[in-house]
Amino acid sequence: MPTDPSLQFDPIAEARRHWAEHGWEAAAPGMAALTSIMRVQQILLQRVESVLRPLGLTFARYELLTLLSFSRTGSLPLGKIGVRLQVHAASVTNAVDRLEREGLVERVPHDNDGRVTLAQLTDKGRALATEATALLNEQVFEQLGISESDTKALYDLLAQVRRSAGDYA
Amino acid sequence: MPTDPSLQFDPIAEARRHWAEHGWEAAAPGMAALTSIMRVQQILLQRVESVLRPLGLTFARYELLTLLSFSRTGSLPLGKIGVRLQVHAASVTNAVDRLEREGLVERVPHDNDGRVTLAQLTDKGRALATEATALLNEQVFEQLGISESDTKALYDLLAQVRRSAGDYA
DNA sequence: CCAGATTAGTTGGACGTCAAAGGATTGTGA
DNA sequence: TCACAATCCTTTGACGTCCAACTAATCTGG
Repeated sequence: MPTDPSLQFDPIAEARRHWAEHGWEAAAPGMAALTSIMRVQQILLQRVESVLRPLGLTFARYELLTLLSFSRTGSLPLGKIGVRLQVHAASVTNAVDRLEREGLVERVPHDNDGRVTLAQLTDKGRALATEATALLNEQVFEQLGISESDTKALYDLLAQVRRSAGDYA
Repeated sequence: MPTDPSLQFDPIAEARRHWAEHGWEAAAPGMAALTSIMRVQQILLQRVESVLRPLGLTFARYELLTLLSFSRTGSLPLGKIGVRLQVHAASVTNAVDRLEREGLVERVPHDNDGRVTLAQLTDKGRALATEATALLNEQVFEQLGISESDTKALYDLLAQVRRSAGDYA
């Protein structure tokens, strides 16, 4: 999956070299790791979205659809969706708006609590989520470009970062 | 650096469990690693931007400023900035617009090539870049939440992903 | 029992990113 | 030399994210 071949060297290694030259050795590894995460996130997001684009989905909307498909009733309060996906409530409103326009989700009022709105997966939404997952599994998740053991090691290291950031209890 | 304590479990581990239940074992590690990268990117970006916000900077603009500060003349063609930062040319135009409005950078025409515009760091821009780096070093880069050896291991794994994606030659 | 606090969701604004299209300048091949 | 191609940058539009402010509904304590 080669992207742009314009770069004849690693810009992050270059930055780390600059950090060392300025006497910032203590910060250099963290700077390089953080910058790498930003870049890899960008690479993987683009790969995911190129797969989802033909389906009319984005990664954010795919995640929401998938989350609903894993819930018992195929519906969740918008607030809970935000907590689970760890995005701002306004982002949930935005995503549900678009999914609703496409007929993939419906907004349903909560029975007992008038403040709550549920996002309810439609049949069309469920079918699309299934299709999207199949494509992502074979074209992205199984093709990260590193071995399975490295993939697991990467996951573990990232879990440590999330853990230390208080990402979950 | 605890964020929102609302989550009593790890949503990514939960998703991986769902993948296994559906018989998608081959894709589960990749899915979990990719989702972790998305989440950690979000965590770290927020941490960086909370440090830069008081300075009136965003990470994108900080990166541009820093790149210029490491160049010999304190100036680079906009196109080269995009290649080095690995972002779209339109993003560079946007960032330079804002930096120019703040007096941190100036647009200068190229001597020999009428198509090229250079972004030239101002004294104010250079001073701000220095200040921002000092803050980021001590408040973010030296505090990723994992050990230095783990930080380096993380960097190496991410470099493999970048490499296999054809990120540089 | 009702005023004040809390919670849920929406809206509007600021930013960043990319894609696509367009204008200007430079390079090139017949 | 000159029309066509390539390069550089900008503009516009679609998305996603966050923050801050606002409305509506529910809860709570005196």
